[in-house]
Amino acid sequence: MNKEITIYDIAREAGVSPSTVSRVMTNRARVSPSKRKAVQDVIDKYQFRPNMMARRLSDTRSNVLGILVADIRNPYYATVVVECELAAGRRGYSVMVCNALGNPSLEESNLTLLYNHRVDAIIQLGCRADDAVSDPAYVEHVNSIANITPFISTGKLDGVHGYCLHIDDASAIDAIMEYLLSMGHRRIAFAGGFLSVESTRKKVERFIYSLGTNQLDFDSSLLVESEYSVDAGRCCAEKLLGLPSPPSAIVAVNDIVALGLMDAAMQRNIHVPQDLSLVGFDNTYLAKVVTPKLTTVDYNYPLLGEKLVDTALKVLNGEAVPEDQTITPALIIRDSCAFPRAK
Amino acid sequence: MNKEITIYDIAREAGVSPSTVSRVMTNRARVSPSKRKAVQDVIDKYQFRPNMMARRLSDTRSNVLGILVADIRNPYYATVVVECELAAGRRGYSVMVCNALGNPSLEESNLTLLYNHRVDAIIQLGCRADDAVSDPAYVEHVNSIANITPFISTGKLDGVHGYCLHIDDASAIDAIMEYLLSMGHRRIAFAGGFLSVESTRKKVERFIYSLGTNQLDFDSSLLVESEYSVDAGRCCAEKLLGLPSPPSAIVAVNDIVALGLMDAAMQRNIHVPQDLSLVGFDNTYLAKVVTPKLTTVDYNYPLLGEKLVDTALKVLNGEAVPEDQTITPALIIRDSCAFPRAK
DNA sequence: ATGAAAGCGCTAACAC
DNA sequence: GTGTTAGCGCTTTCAT
Repeated sequence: MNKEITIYDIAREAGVSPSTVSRVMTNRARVSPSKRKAVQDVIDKYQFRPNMMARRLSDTRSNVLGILVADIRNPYYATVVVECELAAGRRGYSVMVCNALGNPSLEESNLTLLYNHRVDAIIQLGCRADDAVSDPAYVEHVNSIANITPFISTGKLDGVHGYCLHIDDASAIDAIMEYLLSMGHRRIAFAGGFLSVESTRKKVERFIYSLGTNQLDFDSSLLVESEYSVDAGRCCAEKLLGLPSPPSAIVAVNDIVALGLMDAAMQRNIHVPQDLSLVGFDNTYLAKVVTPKLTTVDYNYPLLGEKLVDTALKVLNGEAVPEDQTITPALIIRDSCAFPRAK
Repeated sequence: MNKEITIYDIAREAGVSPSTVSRVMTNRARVSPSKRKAVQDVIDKYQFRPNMMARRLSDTRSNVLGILVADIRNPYYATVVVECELAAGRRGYSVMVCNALGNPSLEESNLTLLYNHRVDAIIQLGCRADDAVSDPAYVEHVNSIANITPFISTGKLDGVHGYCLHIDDASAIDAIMEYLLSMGHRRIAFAGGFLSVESTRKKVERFIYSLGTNQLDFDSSLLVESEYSVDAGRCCAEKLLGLPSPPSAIVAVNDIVALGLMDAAMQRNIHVPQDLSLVGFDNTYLAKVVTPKLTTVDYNYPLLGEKLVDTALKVLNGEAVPEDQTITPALIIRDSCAFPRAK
């Protein structure tokens, strides 16, 4: 391994002072064309690349955004992260991504890690930021960091001195219900997810409310909690489709669960959408993997990433930003819903 | 936003010198119990967390591994990245992940970025590291970095002064072919991927070779190139299943393409595995999303991540590591293959 | 416009 | 053991 070249090496060879080299690098001050060229030539010659560590140390900005994500293997999060990375890149920022992987201690240590690296802001996607009832110890930890580093999340996380991008899942539920009801569905189930997760609870609450506003019965057997996996979706299907009076439509907490439902239905020779209508959430690529293609809820990921990053950077720069903002999702109608069979 | 606390603040309040604080932080030298406690108390009081930037600057190690990945949204890469992150975490390292997203200039700039951040080593997964014929300009770029920072990749990338973890896809193809042939398949197709991608080319070459060693005809219409997407898989199915004499088994370049094949087959009322056997690659969670569950090739991701990180760290520490290592995949037999129908 | 010099926050070699 | 001191590589006043 070779020794690294520094600004001093460049300065010496170009016959200027280190500050001049710095000026050329940062482009933050005027330098005479001749010197600029001399310096640039040496930089090019050695392909010199300044040491970010040193740069950060002196200017106290890292130009790195930290992202703490529940699990990057989940296509939903993968998409959001990529959009954030893209949005960050457009503004000269890069990202450092850490996974929580459902492990609270990993989540804590990764949060600390991001802080230690002095990322300019932290974006948290899912994990405990999405717990329906926030863990006070975690909140305190976040707060101790959010006091110094801008903290943005999509979940609530009450008591945290941070910024939140709410996803208006309630309106998505409304759109789904309107769509399903307009087709004539009357027995509609909600499948998957845990009520301890805020985003899920919001969906379910709105779902129940919507049942009420539409004068439908509330049958608690049509509400089934589960993990967020394909297999969990299959389990939900077992329960729901085995009912004496099974639903004609199921709203799944996300696309993954919806896929499990669809697969299990097919195994029972129940056809989607003729015999059963299905709606997912997240509009991941999975929605287009299957036939029929899944009707699902889209969050406009590029915009979400943009807003997340934009908010982070605005807070960082001391610009005024509302503490709470809302993203409005849209129902993407594909092929997984149809009029219910006449009984 | 509050001002950050430094080691000096801690030292002053604890009544010791900054070095003593440093010593208790790093735990790299003996400190008297009394002072240690005094210092620790102040650290705890303020939840002091040392600035990594400064730390890196002085010890010239960043404890960060850079990962340049083709696209984190691809479940294969997501899995590898998570395993790397886990393996890194076990050794006190964290990771900084950048996506190339099929964009050569993004790939270059992200490579530079990782270097600029002085990550301790760079792991490249896919992207141009996997081009069958390496771009000389890119190679030169990588080399200028690999001279200073250990560079590990899973693809070849000829002319690069780095380390490589080869995945022995040839042996996987052998296993697949043996399995399929033992069931009695004689018309076997290979679907998806581009020959310009090294890993794909290796699979295809071995596939053809295997045809030869088993005295089967080589029918070029049974070889179809495509993207690596589900839709591409569907297109492959169109071509293959529309043939006058369609194959009884198809080996897909990865699980995603296999899913497209399966879906398209089902649409044509061709049953998998009764009418058509299917094999994928990567053993992503997608393999278990569908029914029948996909027979596919697994890479032992925990081991892969471990080896990648282990190699990176060994190179970093000047330990001897072979420049080329090989990972042996395993065929995971599930439900997507069966004996061919008698004609 | 340019150079000298003082940090940024930490670690480590060196004294004591 | 513990404090003092000198960097790590860069940016940024402050002079000139």
